[in-house]
Amino acid sequence: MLKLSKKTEYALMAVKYIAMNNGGNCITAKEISSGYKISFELVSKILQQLTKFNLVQSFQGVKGGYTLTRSPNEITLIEIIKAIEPNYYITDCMGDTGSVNDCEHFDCCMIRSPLMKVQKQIESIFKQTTINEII
Amino acid sequence: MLKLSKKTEYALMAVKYIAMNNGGNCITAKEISSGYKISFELVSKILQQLTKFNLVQSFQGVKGGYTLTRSPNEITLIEIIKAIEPNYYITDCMGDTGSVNDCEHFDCCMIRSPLMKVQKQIESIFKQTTINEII
DNA sequence: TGAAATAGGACTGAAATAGTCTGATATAAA
DNA sequence: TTTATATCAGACTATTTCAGTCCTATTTCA
Repeated sequence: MLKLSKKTEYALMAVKYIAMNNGGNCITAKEISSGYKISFELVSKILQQLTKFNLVQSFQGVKGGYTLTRSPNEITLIEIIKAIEPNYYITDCMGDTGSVNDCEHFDCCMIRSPLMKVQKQIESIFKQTTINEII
Repeated sequence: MLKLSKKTEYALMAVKYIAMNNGGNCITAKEISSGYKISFELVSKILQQLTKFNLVQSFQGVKGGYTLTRSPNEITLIEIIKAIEPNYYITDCMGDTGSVNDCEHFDCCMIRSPLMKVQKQIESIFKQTTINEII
């Protein structure tokens, strides 16, 4: 279906929110949740995931929250996608797990390598787009 | 998930098959089905869809089958995607149905228009890729 | 008339997504 | 030391989408 997941959308919105309210203070999941009307639990999960990928830094406890680890013009779309989307390849056989040999169609259908080229081009777009551009 | 559907993959394979075996004769769904080991019914459906979008021409009855309506270097990836994928936009709010007003997040979250730009870039890749390149 | 082909709608099972629920851990402040 | 407010984390559920199947009708050639 060629669609970014809702989670990725929310991740972008969350990162944007943190970037915009960057007075040095932490931004809480609750703030983002109510600011954008997204389920609190969902936003939390996404922020935790972004933390794991070192895109945001978390602070626990009272007065805790999240800050960006880098400036918005140093964070690219591809990093967020890779952190959130379990699989961002345009076909299954391009993933880490799906090897060439998994293809059951006519000894690997041969549309794979041209599509790989398309994949690379799409990734290059994601690499070029920074968070700055979505603020 | 940012993935092309299996149907689109099969559509590409089918179009490729017809393009390669272009001795002027029709290619039947059965041929493609057994050649690529794809379910016959599925291939049929896909070819019917491609027919509706005038990418292939169908001939009914005995000796029937399919031919391309244009030469492979005149058919682009975007045309096949548009014919098969019900929704090829990277977010929901970009579709024909999903208007700006449908967005429930903070008066249209504002990541929409920068993502629209990304969408256009991706489409431009699909427009540039012809069937010739996948043969 | 029969065989071989496309046309097309209804249906099902499986997989992915979106979202919820519950409990644990950490920390600042009263 | 207690309490309120945060993050952290895993299990769970409902919904949607996708892939594939089934069945029937229609067309065409020999």
